[in-house]
Formats: sequence, C-alpha cells, structure tokens
Amino acid sequence: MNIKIAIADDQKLFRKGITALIKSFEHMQVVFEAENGLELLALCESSANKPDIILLDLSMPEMNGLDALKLLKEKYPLIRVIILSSHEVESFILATIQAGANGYLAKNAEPEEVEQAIREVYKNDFYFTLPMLEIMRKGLVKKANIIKLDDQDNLTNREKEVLSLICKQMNSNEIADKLFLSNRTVEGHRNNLLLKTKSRNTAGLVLYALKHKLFDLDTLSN
Amino acid sequence: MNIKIAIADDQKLFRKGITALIKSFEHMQVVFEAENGLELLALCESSANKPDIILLDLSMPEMNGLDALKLLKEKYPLIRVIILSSHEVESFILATIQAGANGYLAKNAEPEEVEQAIREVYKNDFYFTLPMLEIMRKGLVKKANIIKLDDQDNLTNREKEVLSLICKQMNSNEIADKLFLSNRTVEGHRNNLLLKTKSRNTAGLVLYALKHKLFDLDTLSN
DNA sequence: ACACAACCAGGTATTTTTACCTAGTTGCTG
DNA sequence: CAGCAACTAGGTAAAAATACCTGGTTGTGT
Repeated sequence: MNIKIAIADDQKLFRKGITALIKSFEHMQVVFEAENGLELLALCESSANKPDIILLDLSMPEMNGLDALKLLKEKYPLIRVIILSSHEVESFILATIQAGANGYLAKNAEPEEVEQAIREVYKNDFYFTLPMLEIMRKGLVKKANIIKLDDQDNLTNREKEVLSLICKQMNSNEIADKLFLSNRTVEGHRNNLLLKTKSRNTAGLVLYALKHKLFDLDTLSN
Repeated sequence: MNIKIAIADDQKLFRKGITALIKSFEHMQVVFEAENGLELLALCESSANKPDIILLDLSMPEMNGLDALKLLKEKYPLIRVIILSSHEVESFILATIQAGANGYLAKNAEPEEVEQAIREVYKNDFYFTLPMLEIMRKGLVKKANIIKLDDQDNLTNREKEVLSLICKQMNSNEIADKLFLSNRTVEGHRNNLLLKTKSRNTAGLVLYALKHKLFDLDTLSN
C-alpha cells in the first residue's frame, strides 16, 4: 500500500521538486499540493484522498504553518505532519512540537533523509534529527529551571499570605476582613509586593506568584 | 584517550558485569563503582580521576538515583549521566530528563547498545532510544493539552487580544493606545471578559488565560 | 432583508488600586 | 541597648477598574 503525502509550501518550484523526489520513492504518492495554510485545510476538507503525512512549510502567506498545524491537528489528529524548516528559532520549533508536529526536516536535507523521515514517521509517528532532539531536551529542561536563578524571593510570610489571597481574586477589603487587618495594612503589603516583585499591577502579582511556584494553577479554582 | 566511566548500582553482580563489559570496549575504562547515591557523590568528590560518564541506576537505597542525579548535575555539570532503567513510569523518566540526564538505557539492552549509548553521549551529550523519545515528545505536548476539554471559550479574537495585553500588565489606556481604540472600548472588552470568564478582577483574568493556555507563563516576562 | 454577533465608543457613578507620605509595635540580633 | 526587619495603620490624592447604561457600524448567515 502507498503512503499518501501532501505538500504545503508557498514556493511552486520547491513543491514540484519535492513531488518529483517523492515519486522516485517506492510506495509513496503525492495526493495534493497547497501553497498556503488555508488552501491546505480546504484541500484536506474536500479531498476524498486524505494524506497520511503532510510536509508543511512554516513560513507561508495567508495562514502560516504553525496556525495551519494547530487547526490540522484539531480536525485530523490522525494525519502526521513533518515540518519543513529553513532556519527557525528554538521557541518556534518547540511550539510546533507542542502543537503536535511529528517530525522536522531541514530544507537542505539530503533526499535520502526525506525518504527516511517519511518512512519513520509512517512507522513510528516520529522523526527528529539529533540537533532537533537536543532542542527538545532543552525545552523540557527549561520549564523546570525558569526560576531558580533569582529565587531569593524576599517576600515575608505575611506578604505571601496576602499574595495568595490576591490570587484568589480577593480585593484589599476582603483580604483585610479575612486576616483581621485594616484594609490600609493590606494595601501596604500590596504595595510592598508590587515593589518587590517589580510588578505594575495585580496581573503582574499573579504572574509572579505562578512563576515562582508560590502555588499552583490547579489549586486556584476558576 | 579513554572515556572514563563510573557505575552506580546497588547490585554488586550487575556492577561487576557492566564493568567487565566495558573493559571489552575499546578506549573505555571504569574509574570507580558506587552502590548508592551517597557513595557516588563521595567518590566523585574524593577521586582525582573524575569520570566523563556515569551509568546511574535509579532505584538505590540510601539515596535514590534521581536525587543523586540532581546533586551531581549541580556540582559537576560537565559529567554526563546515563540512566539505567528497569521499568520506570513515564513521569519519573521525564523527571530525570528535566534533572539533566543525558541518556537512557534499559537494563535488558544489548551489549552493543551500551557501547553505542556511551559513545553517543560522549560525542553528542545525548542518547535516547525511540520509545524514550516518544515519551519525551508526549511530555512536551502534554502541558499544552491540559485544558482543551471545556475549551469552547467563547472569547472573540479581539477579546483574546485584549486579554493577552492585560496579562502583560498593561492598563486599559495603554491597551487602547496599542490597539488604536478608545479606552472605553477596551473597558468594554474588559468587562465582557470578566463576564465570560466569570472572573472578579484582573487576577481572575490572568488565571483564566493561563489555565486555558491562551498563552504560556514563559512568554510573559516578569 | 433581517437577525445576530462582534466590535466600537460614549456617559455617570462607585469602588479599588496606586502613589507617596508618616509612624507605632514587636521581636530578633549584634 | 541599638538597630533592623516585619507588621501594623493612618492621611491625601490621583489613577484605574467596575457597574450599569446607551447606541452605532460591520459582516455573516438565513
């Protein structure tokens, strides 16, 4: 049985080249080409011949690759997507993985690697080169280490207490009631919090609290 | 030049077996063995002959592998660590990667794979098998998918735009400037956001945005 | 053509937050 | 004991957010 492939790239010549290349591989066929994200989605919608794997360029007009990827994965979770990359930044690459990309292929890769990538993704849902894996690993590690650096958070217990109540969407009066304080006192704490955390307002305080893991998103009902 | 290796495992026989195995590989030597995490750290401390790579069992008495790994990476960030795993759960595996593990090796792996893993880690800082990579990928993706369930968030694009700026600690006037709107309009959006998200104030909006992954903590500077 | 949702923008009034002050009490430490 | 940090609490004023209104425009779908 053939592996059905679709290609989305804004450069016609590139599309045609890849198509020709894929034709030279055994048991593969290109079912359609798209020149931007919108067209890709439309073709996936209309085509009776759904692709198994899509080769997706990230930088396209109309709708870029990342947005297209997200929508694709939402509507057709079974379709595997291999990202065609020129020279993207790490955060963008991570975003595509988080959006569900199944593989990554540099645009200057060898033809053999294209074939290998497609077959691996078809078999294992998965193909990444070593540098990519290194980036992924960094991405995994990063989250745990965002803070840790400036961690001496200086906040006193009372301040942390007030901050936690702020994060529960209480205003100063309510907090004062709860802690048996004057609202002026609470305002004082609040002010110190703004200074110490270098925040501009309540939004900043909430972000600070979450970033520094003073407590967890899940514990705050909404 | 030889690759210097240390082994930490609580089973003596296993240690000796691996040591023997490694002796059979070219340009490798075992510099010491430890039977638990504490001993491993002590030996790293005292030994003049620091290992390049440590083969580390996760389940050990006294101090388990994960804790040992964390301390190791803190003190000796240059030492690479390959985890020896029997049958750990995913979350534990991810924890080791976040703690800086450079590779993962199943205890029932083929001898050739041990050699390959060591050489790859020595060369690339990095060796993971396909199933491991799959787990890593899931780990990366998971975070992005916590919500999604109740996702019909009703928020219009404009509202999301305003919300994102609120989360960047902007006030209504600043948002109005940025979006070329009247501040009254922004206030209108803001009000709708409060209603739709059932929030009481800015803190609630930020929490909502984060909970529903409208964007990521990391992307919001603080 | 009509309904409807999204978007925009104004008014008025109240509440809350922010900014910038002062100052007393408590408890710990050199 | 002196010094300091944490906690408390007050005043005044300006800025921002909230509550509750109104009404217009635009685009989409029926």
